[in-house]
Amino acid sequence: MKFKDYDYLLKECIKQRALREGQGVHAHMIRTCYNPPEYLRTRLIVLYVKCEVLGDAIRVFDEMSERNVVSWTAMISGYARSGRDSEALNLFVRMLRSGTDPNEFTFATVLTSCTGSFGFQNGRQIHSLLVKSPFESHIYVGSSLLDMYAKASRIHEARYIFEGLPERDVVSCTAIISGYAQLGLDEEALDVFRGLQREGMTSNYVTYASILTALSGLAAFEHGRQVHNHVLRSELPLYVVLQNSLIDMYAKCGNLIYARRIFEKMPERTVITWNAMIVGYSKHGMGKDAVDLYTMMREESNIRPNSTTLLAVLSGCGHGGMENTGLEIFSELATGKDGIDLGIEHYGCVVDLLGRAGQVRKAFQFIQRMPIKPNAAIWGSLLGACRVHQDVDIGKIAGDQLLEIEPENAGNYVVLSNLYGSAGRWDDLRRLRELMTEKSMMKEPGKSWIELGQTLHTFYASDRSHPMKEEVFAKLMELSNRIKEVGYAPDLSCVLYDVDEEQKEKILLSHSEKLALAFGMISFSEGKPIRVMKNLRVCVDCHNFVKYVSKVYGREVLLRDKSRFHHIVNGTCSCGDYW
DNA sequence: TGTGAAGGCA
Repeated sequence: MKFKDYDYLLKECIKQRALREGQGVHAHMIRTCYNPPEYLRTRLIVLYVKCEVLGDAIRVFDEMSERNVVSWTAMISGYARSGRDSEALNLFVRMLRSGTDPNEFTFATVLTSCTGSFGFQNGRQIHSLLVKSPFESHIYVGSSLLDMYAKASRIHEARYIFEGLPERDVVSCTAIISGYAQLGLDEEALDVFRGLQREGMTSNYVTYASILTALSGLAAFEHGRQVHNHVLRSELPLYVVLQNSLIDMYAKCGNLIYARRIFEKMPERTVITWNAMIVGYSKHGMGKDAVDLYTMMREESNIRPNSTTLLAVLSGCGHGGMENTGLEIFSELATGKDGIDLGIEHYGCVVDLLGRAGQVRKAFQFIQRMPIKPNAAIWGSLLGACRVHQDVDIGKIAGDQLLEIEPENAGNYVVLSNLYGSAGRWDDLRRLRELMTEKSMMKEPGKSWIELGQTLHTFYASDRSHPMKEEVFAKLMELSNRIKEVGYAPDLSCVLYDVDEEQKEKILLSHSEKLALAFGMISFSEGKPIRVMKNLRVCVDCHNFVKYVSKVYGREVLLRDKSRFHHIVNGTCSCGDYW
């Protein structure tokens, strides 16, 4: 056989990812050629990298006396694909030292290994090399570069690179969409996606997976369903990643039936598939379904639960009032036979579990016995339990610990003041207020939104910018007056500002979730459930307000806040007033 | 050669 024949055969093997055949060609070549040329060795490296047998690639690479840019690049790509980022970077440095100039392929590849805060420093240095090279405006290099900045949370730099690209294609658009989505900048992600569609670009499965992440964040059910339709029409194969994002999207948009339907139809599932579905049930307080699915996963699939699965199922037990089952699952795992390391998050779930069940003292004792030092989340969880179950003594301990660890977190002050307020501890409450004023605390601004057709209507507290503000406020007054007749009383302890009562009631009434609810009451025909989303946890007064409205007006409300879904029907909420 | 899904508590 001639070199040309080997070259042809190896090319075919690479194309078809045919590892066995490629190894056969390799063996034959060793037997018959004394010193195969550089380009054949390079083909072998590419083959082994693509077939994910890194060891073989390294062996061929190490045996080469002279290396061209393609062999260096292929080897860097091998390390990068296996997540061995620092080795990829080291190899890049060796390449520069050897005097071989990187090309656009090398830059696009090596930048993928520059993620995380450590990698970002390297990425910036590589960027400065790029500026001196002719490849800065190459489209593949550009997408890699913007992705690197986005993953380091430098979204403005990422956007700047995106804007500066000489042309855009589906990958560079996807990279910026995914960058926004991962940082929770969901509306910006949606904006770019719409632009991509306007320009008639064809999305691929990664684009869909990325935009679905953003739509999950927005809980934009109509948008999500439309993207699903696009996916179906595009006749893409059933990529697991894409199916997983669809499950997650439907679950986070409050439609577990659709989510489960996709789950059932999947020919192949990963641990992420199971987790997404279990998390869906947990967020809706459907503990039994979460546990059933967890059991099914262990008994009927060959996929092993990981630490996320446990968080999801423990949280499901907590939100679903199944503390005993949760504790059993926890102690089963604490034996370590599943090979899952228990982190502080898991201990946090147990504290939450006990706290929700009203076992505040037991939760406190559990914290004292934990092998890990409790963090703010643990104390916060205990404090939340104390607020609901009116345990001021333990609540004070938890609150003091919390304010010591996180003195800048306004949310902590809110919960503690709720507790003092409802227990009539006015002295403690006043002291807390003074502390807050002293620190001039700012709460993260509350924001609620509601989807009407293809538009998202967003409301901020005391917002008067919405085009329908007059109607919204009028409706709000009507709702408020009507439910007051049947017993609703504004819970003024939800207002932390030191103002008079009338002012407090005004502030309460202009909370963003109430505005969104009023807008929904105007916009949706009777009998249609109203879905409201909020960026923070729903406040006690708003929760109560919605319950009254649901009863008096016979409206079903689905309220998704930062932590879970509240399904409110006829005056009762699926959270059992504990969230 | 570039873009990729899940996660407790607050």
